[in-house]
Amino acid sequence: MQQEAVLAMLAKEPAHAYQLRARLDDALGPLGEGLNAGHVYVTLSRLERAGMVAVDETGSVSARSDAKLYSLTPAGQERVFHWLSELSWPKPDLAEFHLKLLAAAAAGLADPVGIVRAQRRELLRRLRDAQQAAIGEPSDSDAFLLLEGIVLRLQADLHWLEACQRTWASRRDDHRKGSR
Amino acid sequence: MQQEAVLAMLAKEPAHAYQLRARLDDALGPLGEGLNAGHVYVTLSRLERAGMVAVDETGSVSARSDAKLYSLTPAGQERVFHWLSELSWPKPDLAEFHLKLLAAAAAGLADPVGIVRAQRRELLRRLRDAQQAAIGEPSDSDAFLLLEGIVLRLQADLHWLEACQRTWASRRDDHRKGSR
DNA sequence: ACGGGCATGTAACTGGTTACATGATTCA
DNA sequence: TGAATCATGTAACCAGTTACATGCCCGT
Repeated sequence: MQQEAVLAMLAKEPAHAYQLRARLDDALGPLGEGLNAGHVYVTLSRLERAGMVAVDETGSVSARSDAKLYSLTPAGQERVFHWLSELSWPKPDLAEFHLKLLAAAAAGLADPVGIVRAQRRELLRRLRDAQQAAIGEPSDSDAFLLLEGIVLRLQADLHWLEACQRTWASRRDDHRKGSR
Repeated sequence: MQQEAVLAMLAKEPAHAYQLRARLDDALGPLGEGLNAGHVYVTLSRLERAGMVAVDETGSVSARSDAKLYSLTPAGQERVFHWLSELSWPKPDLAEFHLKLLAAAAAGLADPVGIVRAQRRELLRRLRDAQQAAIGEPSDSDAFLLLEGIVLRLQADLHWLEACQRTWASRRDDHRKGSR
């Protein structure tokens, strides 16, 4: 996915690596915090090897002497175009949490309902933080839009956790009743 | 994450690789469709190298001769326990779609509002499928619970897409008005 | 006995991540 | 000049994924 992101930043016009890095992490804003300095270069070199980008040899005297100007090859444009038109969507990754509950119940290491409640408290905290952060943003900004998405997701997940709690609590009760 | 999953399946009791595979994909049910036959073995061998699991040498005459019985080492138990108690939660991956819209708008390759609408139709379709699938499941089953989570997420994402549509549509209008 | 299926295992590729080396630019 | 900063690049690691090889087991 990050490869597509770098390519997309190149779609408008050729650029140097540090420009791409700058565009990326102000396009991502608050979300792009966990990115390492070097990672753009790694990605670019791999994209070059794959024939998606090419270097317009460093003719410009401006900037530093060894600066490379990257641009999209036709194959790269093709890939960006394809990326823009595809309808993929990250599949909800509820599996991990679900496995956690199953494992806890099966191995008797922890109480599933307790895990659900702890997780619920955590998400409530994050929800508060996100809503708090949204207050400071103009309501038509990118940052606000992203935060809105995060809030909606967190609310949905919280509703799901309530459903989990109900289900697992009733399972526990059934089990107690059955074993008594 | 998958390493934790395999470890978790071992938490209850030692098992052979194929048992783990079986437990895993009926624990994941409909979600665990995209898993390759060999991937459990790769994971197990890496976990062994990392000292998380050990093989209780194949003493049992039952099953096949070369069957290895895997069990958790103390380090492995520790890791499972830690996994159960951590409050991580998959961070919403809205960044990709957001970048898509930005790139489309910046490079003039496609209409952001059009992309949003296409995506919205796609998610509506998936929502219908998920709801359809939920009908056939008993309401206290794992499968139902997972599907409920998926539905809630999709609904939240759809609301977010509506917000995206509003924002980008008004941006487009502003831009037209400004350039006229 | 033979053939297909399946459990098992291995090797290789990819992509993300991080740590580090290098050299240029800037400023005290 | 010398130190600090930063763009740039490289090398290595790790986890996930897939393709494939092997050999056991069972049914015909």
